[in-house]
This record gives sequence, structure tokens and C-alpha cells, in this order.
Amino acid sequence: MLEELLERAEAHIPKGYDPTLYKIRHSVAHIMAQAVVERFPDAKPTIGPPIEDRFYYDFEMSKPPHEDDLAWIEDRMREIIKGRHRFEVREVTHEEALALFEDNPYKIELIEELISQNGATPLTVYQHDSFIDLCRGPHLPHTGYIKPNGIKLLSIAGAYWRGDAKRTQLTRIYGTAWKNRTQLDEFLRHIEEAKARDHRVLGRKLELFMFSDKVGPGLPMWLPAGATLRETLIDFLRNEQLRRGYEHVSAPHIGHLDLYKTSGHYPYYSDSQFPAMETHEMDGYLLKPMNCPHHVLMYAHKRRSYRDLPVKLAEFGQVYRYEQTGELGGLTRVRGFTVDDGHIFCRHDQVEEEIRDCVDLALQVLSALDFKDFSVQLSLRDPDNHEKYTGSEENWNASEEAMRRVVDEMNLDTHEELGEAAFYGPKIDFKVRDALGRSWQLGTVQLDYNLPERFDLWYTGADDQHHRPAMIHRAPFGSLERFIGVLIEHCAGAFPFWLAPEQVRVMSISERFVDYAREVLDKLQQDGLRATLDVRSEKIGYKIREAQLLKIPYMVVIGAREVEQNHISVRARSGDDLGSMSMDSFLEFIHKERFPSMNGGSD
RNA sequence: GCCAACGUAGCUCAGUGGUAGAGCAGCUCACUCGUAAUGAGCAGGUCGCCGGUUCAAGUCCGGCCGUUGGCUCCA
Repeated sequence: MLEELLERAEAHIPKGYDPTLYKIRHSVAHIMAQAVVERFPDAKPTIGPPIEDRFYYDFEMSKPPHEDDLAWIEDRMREIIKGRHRFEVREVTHEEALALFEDNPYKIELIEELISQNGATPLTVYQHDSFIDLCRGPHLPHTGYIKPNGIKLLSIAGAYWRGDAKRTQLTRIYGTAWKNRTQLDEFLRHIEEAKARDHRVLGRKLELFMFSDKVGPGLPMWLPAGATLRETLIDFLRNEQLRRGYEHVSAPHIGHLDLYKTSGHYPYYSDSQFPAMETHEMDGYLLKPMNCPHHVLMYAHKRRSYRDLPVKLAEFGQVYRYEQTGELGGLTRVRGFTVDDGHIFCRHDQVEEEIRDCVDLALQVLSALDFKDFSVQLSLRDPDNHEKYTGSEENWNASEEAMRRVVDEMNLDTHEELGEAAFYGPKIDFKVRDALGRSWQLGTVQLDYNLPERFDLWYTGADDQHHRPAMIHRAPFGSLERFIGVLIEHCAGAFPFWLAPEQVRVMSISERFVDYAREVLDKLQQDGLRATLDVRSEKIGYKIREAQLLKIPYMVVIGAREVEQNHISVRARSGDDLGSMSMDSFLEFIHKERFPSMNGGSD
């Protein structure tokens, strides 16, 4: 019977999670709860699961713990661990459970929910030392399995009960626990290293972008180096889109409120919009939160024949969304950003092929920037809540099927996520992790039967009748800002040569070689390279160090030998001295790096 | 928006009631140098903003602004 209980508990460990670590963290969470309750007798424990690399426990408490409280709790946890207390599991009846936790409304709520879900199945409680908790397990046999120096409390945060902002805000304490001290130190070192590749830190060091209170939170300004990065990425994608039959358009940054009423975006999105501008006209104008309605109007500005389709309109369009203050962060969540937006208007029989092309483009973008570790999410409707979505059942089923077929055919390792679809249609989302392991949605492909309906779009078919086109929204980068933020962390600021804001820096060893250095710079620039000159009267080691910190791909050193042989000396940012060579051999050497690799996607 | 921490020179940070500090960056001068930091000197701050306590506030209290982490990988 005990065996069976333990076996059942083991089944709750998520796949891919080291079972020992899971049990350690789960057990340490209980131990922490015990220490917290000892320190704050009024604290009511709610839930405390292991999560990736760490664990947390949420409490209702009148006063959040202070830093010295955390230190006390951590010390007390080590004491408890040393007590080698057994984790005793036992089954309890519903009545027993309700009685055990009668003074804890959160546990009562959980118990009642479990009863209504699982009916007669008995609940389990785990007890160690003085602490007993409603818990499905699993846990370690006793606290002696935990290394006291393998645990650490990390931070305090507010968290809403059941994630619902309308309910009580609880105090969440995060901690981590590992099999031993070495593993813990490694984890902590990993966090420190991640900070060094944080795009906000690198953005400052490499002078890519800045923020200013005078402009406003979440409104990045691109400095010269960052702007170059942006423009280069835009050129890359624009060329690729031209190859794929897109036409580029451009729309204003504001639009009349009526536009967004027709599109259905207003007022449903009013929370995340900058307030409408007051004008002497009736309803005023809205800072555009998305480009779709503009592109829809451009599609509709003339009669379209079935022969014209697909019509593919693309724009690097600046949009503004009023994200909650607490959500803002660096470039990954901002209030003004550029969507590499594109809208495809096509016949229903073209939908699948067009989706495939969009996915192919998104994959090509990821591949050109060497993103290998991304996940593909197929975002579908919430099956229990179809009212949240617009459009016919028929269209939805067809859309979801079409998308599923595309990812299957393209052999993408995809996970389906219910309830994550847009209100107008299913999506294929590409997600990449940042330096801290947080996952961000970058590229997206979305199918939409709603906007064509709302704007009454049509084309003339072969039968001379009006037909409704389908619409695909897609953005391979997602937003330039977020993409660049994640990209900076991905390559730790060492951008591939074709993308590097500064590709080559020419530096003279002394003032005697300045003229020749200028000549070299001129040739590089004539060849279209982004090159600069450093002829300050500093030692060459100092100049190299600076260029190295800026992660400039190639450094060209000019001294007596080079002038004499009409050569240049080249050093790569990897630290490799590539030796002396002629200008032509250098240009030939870097030729293959000058353009993004085109072997992405399914070509 | 909510919880917590933080906000001092361009950057990284020290300074817990008694006349604002360091390193790096910057500027000036000297050095003319061979692959990750030459030396000396100078300059640089309404201590985020507003108010309060005090003989005295960067430091204590309150409000605001901003930044960072977190806000269902569900017993």
C-alpha cells in the first residue's frame, strides 16, 4: 500500500526532470515552508512546487519577509535538514483533510477542488518533523538525503493566488536546491555568466541602443551601431521577401479610430493601447498598435482578380502598445517596436502553400542567425471555450488542420498548445530562449478569416463572382527590437561578420604609418565594408584591446613591415593572428562571410 | 497594474546624521610604441524628483518617477 502510494507519486515527476533533483526541490520546499511558518506563525502555506532549476512556495502573510528573515529561514532549513526527519506519507479521507487544514482557506479550496475532480480517490499528506502538507509527492525518504550546502534562497516576489490578479496577492519565496555544493555553485556561476551576455548590458557596452526617461519607458532609441544592425537585418529580410514575391508598402503611424473599430481591435485591446488622441474631430486618432488594418485597406483599394492572388504586402512597421509597466524590460518587451509585418491575401486553395512559404522564411531567418535551439509551437483554440474566438467552426477546423499538415510535412518538432490561438485564427510560433532561460516568441505565422470578413474583402473568381480571400499574418523576426535583444544574447555581442556594425578596424602602430592606414581604410570602404580607423597615439595593445571589447570581427594592424610590403596584418576577434597578406587576399578571405547564409529553410 | 529590491560622476560601485569618494572612460601633456590596458596631471556630481523630520539629510520618514526580478511548468 505504501509502495503503491510512492509509485503513484513518482508518476507526477515531469518527463525530462531528474527525479532525484525533483524530489530534493520538492522536499526542500516543504522544509522552507516549515521554517517560514516558524518565523512567521501567521503565514499560511499555499502551494510550493519544484520548477526548472529551482522551487518556490507561496504564502499568505501579513508582512513580507526581509532579507535578514531570509537568512534566518535559510539557516533554520539547514538545521531541519540535519535532523534527518522522515517524510511520512499517508492517505487521508476528505473529511480528515478538511479538518487538518481547517485554518487554511487555500488548502481547503484545493481540497474541495480535488474532491470534485477526483471523486473518491483519497488525498495524500506528507509530514516531516513538525510540518504537514497536502501533497501528492514524491519526496525523499528523509531530510538527510539533502546536502545543507546545496540549497539557497534566491528572491521574494508577489504572486497572485492561482495566477489571478483579482485574487489575493501572496508572497512567493524562490529558492534552489542541488545534489551538492558543486552543482549549486555551478548553477550560481551560470547565472552570473548569463548576466554578462544580458542584452541590456551589452547594448550599453557596444553602444547599440539607449532609453531615456525623457522619451519614456519602453521606447528604445537606436544608436549608430544598433541602427546599423537593424538596417542590415531589414535589408536581409527585404531582399529575401522580394525573392518570395512580396511587395513592400508603407503606412502612417496613426490611424483614425474608426479603422480599429472596423478591424475589431478597438475597444477590446484598449488596455494595451496608448489612449486615443484628442482632436477636434469626432473620435480622434490612435497610435497604430498593428499594421494589419492598413494593409487590408491597401488590398481593398482596387479590384482583385483570382489571377492576382496571392497579394503579399510587407512593411517594417513601427507600432505602439501600452504594455503594463511591470512587463517592460530591455528590448524584449517594449512599448514602441518594429514588426517585420507581412500580410498575404490568397485563395483558400493557396493557403497551405503560403503557410509553408512563411514557415520556410521564418526557418531561414533563424538559420541565417545560427539559432538552432528554438521551439515551434502550434497555437490552437481552447476546446472548452469556443466563444473566445470569431469565425466559423468550419474555417477554424480547416485552418488548424492546414497548419498541422504544414508542420508535419516540414518535419518540424512541434508542440501543440491549446488556448494559445489568436482570437481570429491559429498560429505557428517560433520561440527562442534568452540568456536567463526565459522563452520569447519571435517569429509567427497566423491564419485569419476574420479581418477579410470585417472589411468585406473580396476578389473576382474565374466564375465572375465575389469570393472572400484568406489572410495570413506573418513576421519572421516578430519584432526587430525583441529579435535583436535575443540575438545579442545568443551571440554574446559577437555578431556574424555580415551583421557586425563595425566589420574591420584599421589601426596604426605609430603616427608614421597614418597615411598608409588611411589608404587601407579607404580601400576597405570603397569595397563596401563598414570599416573605421584608429590612429590615436596609443600603444597597439591598447587599440587591440578596445577593438576586442567591441567584438569587431577583424583588426588590421599597420606598421613598418606592412608599409614596406604593401600588405596588411590581420587579427581575428577569436584572437587568431592571421598574419600578413595583401588587401586582395584579405577581401577574398572574408568574401564568404559578407552575406548571410542562404541555406536556411527547406531550399 | 500588484509584490520586492534598487536609483550617488558617462560606466561599475564605495560611502547608514556632521564640508561628496575610487577605478575605468573623458580632456591636457609626455612617450612613437608590433597583437587584450604607457605614465603624469586636470576636469567631472542639485547623491532620480518633490515634500517632511533635524541645529544638520546622499544617509531617517512619506509621495512620485524610473530600473530590475517575479505575478498558475497548478496538492
